[in-house]
Amino acid sequence: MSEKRIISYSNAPFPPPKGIMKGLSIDNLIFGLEGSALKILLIKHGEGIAEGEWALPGGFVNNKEDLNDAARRLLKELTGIEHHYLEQLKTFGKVDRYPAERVVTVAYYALVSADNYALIAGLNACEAAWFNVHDTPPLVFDHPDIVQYGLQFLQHQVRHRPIGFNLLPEKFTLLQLQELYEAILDIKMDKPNFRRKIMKMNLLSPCNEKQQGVAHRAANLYRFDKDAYENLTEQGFTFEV
Amino acid sequence: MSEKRIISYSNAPFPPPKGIMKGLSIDNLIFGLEGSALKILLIKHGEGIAEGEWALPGGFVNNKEDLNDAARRLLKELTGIEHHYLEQLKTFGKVDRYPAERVVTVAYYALVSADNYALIAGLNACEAAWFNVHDTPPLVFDHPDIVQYGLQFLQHQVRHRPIGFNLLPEKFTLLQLQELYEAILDIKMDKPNFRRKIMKMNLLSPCNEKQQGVAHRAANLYRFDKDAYENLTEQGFTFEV
DNA sequence: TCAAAAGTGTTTGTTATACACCCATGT
DNA sequence: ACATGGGTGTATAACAAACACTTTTGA
Repeated sequence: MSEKRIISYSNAPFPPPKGIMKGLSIDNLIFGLEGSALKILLIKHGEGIAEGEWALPGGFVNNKEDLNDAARRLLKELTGIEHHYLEQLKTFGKVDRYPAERVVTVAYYALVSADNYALIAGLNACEAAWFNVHDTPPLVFDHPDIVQYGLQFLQHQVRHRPIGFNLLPEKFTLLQLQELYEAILDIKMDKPNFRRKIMKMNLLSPCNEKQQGVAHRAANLYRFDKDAYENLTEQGFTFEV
Repeated sequence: MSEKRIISYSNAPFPPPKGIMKGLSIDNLIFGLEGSALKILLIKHGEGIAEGEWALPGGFVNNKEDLNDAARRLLKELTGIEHHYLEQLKTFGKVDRYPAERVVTVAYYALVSADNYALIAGLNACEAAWFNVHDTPPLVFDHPDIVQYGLQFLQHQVRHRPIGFNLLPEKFTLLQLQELYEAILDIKMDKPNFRRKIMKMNLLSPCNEKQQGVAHRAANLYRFDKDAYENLTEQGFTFEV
């Protein structure tokens, strides 16, 4: 309990104790997929100035801790999710974005395969849950801005870099991939052309396995071939969907 | 002189006085074009812990000042350049990036038409000058990382958004534009094809003027039509070079 | 008249789009 | 048998790349 008070940000004493950076926080925007619906991960504060309210999982940075490490640590402590790499999204620095005192926040984002993780609310979070990205409860501070910015960023990124694969299970079908793009970009795509475009990139390796228990012809399963992508990238290939 | 001491970061007292955020700074990466060479703007510290060394123009943030405003203010105070919009690049947060104490820095960038500005070294800067982006003097702290990241970011951005025009004078020729792309991307391009690609976008409006005083056929001058770009963008157009 | 850059035309191969079609499987 | 999605083929149009060519101008 006393450790909670030190690390979580919704109830950090002002000024924070030695060892914690003042005026700088981190917030994580975690995208996941449930079925073919795009979700984000939120926590409900169990105590502190934002008690009872939903927020992005975030908090303060230790004095001797790299920003990237802090993002990873906070995500794990608050939700139980251990993700090796969070990418920086943007820093939000309006004067009055945080009540009580000036706090600038660095937003990070990641895409995870939602079903791979059991959520475990930790620290000052009394609940952690996935919400449809277009249908969240009211959020604290400027977190709605962060979500909106992050969604636009994701929509742009997903067309230019093969990040979408992180949202799917390791083995997936081409239709799952297509539905992922349709969910993120909110558009319809042509099935034959989508298949061809993806396959021509040589980024998927066949698992030589088929779907199980579906009421139609079983689709081939593929996995994303990261090595192939890195090789191609070195040769000047750029991913485009 | 006493005001210099308060605002500049190379010699800010530790801890900084009330009214200045602790542990958070801003650094600006300003690209410019001289002839067809890509340059960046550096200042030489005249005092403080980095005295005599070259650095990106940056400093600390006031407590009641938005991050974006701080970036603009610092650029003007240190170099005399007044630029209305700086875009956020990335936040650099390694533990030991700054000597003496923990400071996280938010890097901003902008592209300016170099000849439009007279440089005036201000605050703790005793000199401000343009340097070829591939041939800078040694830089303080992690500023080389920021420059490298920024250059890669620019090379990517310039292909997907019409930001390159900011580096040129208001009226420019198609060859100037092509040389700009060649300088930033470090490649050669085909003149006829480049012309056609650009003209087909309908983003340039002719000035109905020609170059003056050149020892060859005078080229038409164009200006970038921002309104046209915004209209097209709304209709789903995406800039690609 | 020559150099230097402006600017046009044409050929060729590649890629995107639309959509018709057949295949496999569980109910 | 039929619904459902898996998966293939193909015609057309748009586009990119390469490069030969003509035009204009000052020195």
